[in-house]
Amino acid sequence: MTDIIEAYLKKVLHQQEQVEIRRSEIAQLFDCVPSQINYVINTRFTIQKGYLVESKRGGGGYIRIIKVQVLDEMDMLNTMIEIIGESINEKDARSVVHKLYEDDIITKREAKLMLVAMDKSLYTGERLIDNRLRSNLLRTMLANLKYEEPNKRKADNS
Amino acid sequence: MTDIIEAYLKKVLHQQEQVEIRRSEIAQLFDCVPSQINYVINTRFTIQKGYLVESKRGGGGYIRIIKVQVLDEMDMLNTMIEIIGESINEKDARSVVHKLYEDDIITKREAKLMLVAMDKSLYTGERLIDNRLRSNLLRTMLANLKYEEPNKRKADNS
DNA sequence: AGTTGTTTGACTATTTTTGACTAATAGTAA
DNA sequence: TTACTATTAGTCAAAAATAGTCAAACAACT
Repeated sequence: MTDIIEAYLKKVLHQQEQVEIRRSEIAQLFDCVPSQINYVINTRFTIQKGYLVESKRGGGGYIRIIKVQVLDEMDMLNTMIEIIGESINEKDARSVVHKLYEDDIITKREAKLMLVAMDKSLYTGERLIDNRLRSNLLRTMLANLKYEEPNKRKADNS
Repeated sequence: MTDIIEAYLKKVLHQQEQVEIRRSEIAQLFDCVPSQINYVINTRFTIQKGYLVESKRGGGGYIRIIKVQVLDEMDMLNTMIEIIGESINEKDARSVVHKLYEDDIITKREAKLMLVAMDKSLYTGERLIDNRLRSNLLRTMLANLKYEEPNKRKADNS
């Protein structure tokens, strides 16, 4: 079942760079429970596999799957993410950001933004907790630089 | 429905700087209850998204939506810093970042980085504390953007 | 038997829609 | 002025319409 739904969605994504579905409709179409759709998405349309997923609940709710393009900088960023690990102090975090700037992976402004977020004054004061939070934040930031969404029109109210 | 009414109003606002409606008329036009209009306005035309709303009850009553005008980037950043204030929740913070992106003050990558830092999972879980930390971080980030041009990489001397 | 991946459904969370009730303003009559 | 009425808009909470989570049951392989 999972494979069938996956194939269906990928077929659509082969022609379009994004699909928008109503969870209950797809579940009905394939005669399965709605949460099966979540399973398919969680196992087959991860960011590692090059997909971004957005959704909204409530009236007019939807699930949108977007195919993204993985960038050249991915290897470097993955390496950095590994280096960061589960925990990192402010000084090491600053080094990581500087390194990325030196290697032309990020712009000066991006570096500044990241450095602001690495600053210890932002955190709780508990060193161990802070180092974990900082690592989390920095790694998530880097992960977000690994891919790029297809051209989306801005200032478009549709 | 909400999306449709939002799109309608934005379409008008695309051509004019402000729009004035009679609540009951719009409700009739879209065949919905009048309070739906309030919902649209409260969720889609907030100050964080760059709109001001004025209204008057009674005979000749109206609702007026005004697109906030700012002069330049510096002005916009300062305005946003003011709007953020001492405390801001995740949703409003997202609106601010989105607005800056839409108005070409920040790049998509910068927006992504900022959004990561606005995510509530990063914080302590204490709403009041988190909103203060978030405001601090976001305002500091914006303040830093006032003095650096975007898209400058290290080896880029342009 | 143990491990891994899938299916299911009860429960939760979020967003929108609806309508009853409230508040404000303008007009008019006293 | 004051009081009353008509005409707007605002608020709030319940109901409806979605999607998400999680763990138990099931299945398919070692």
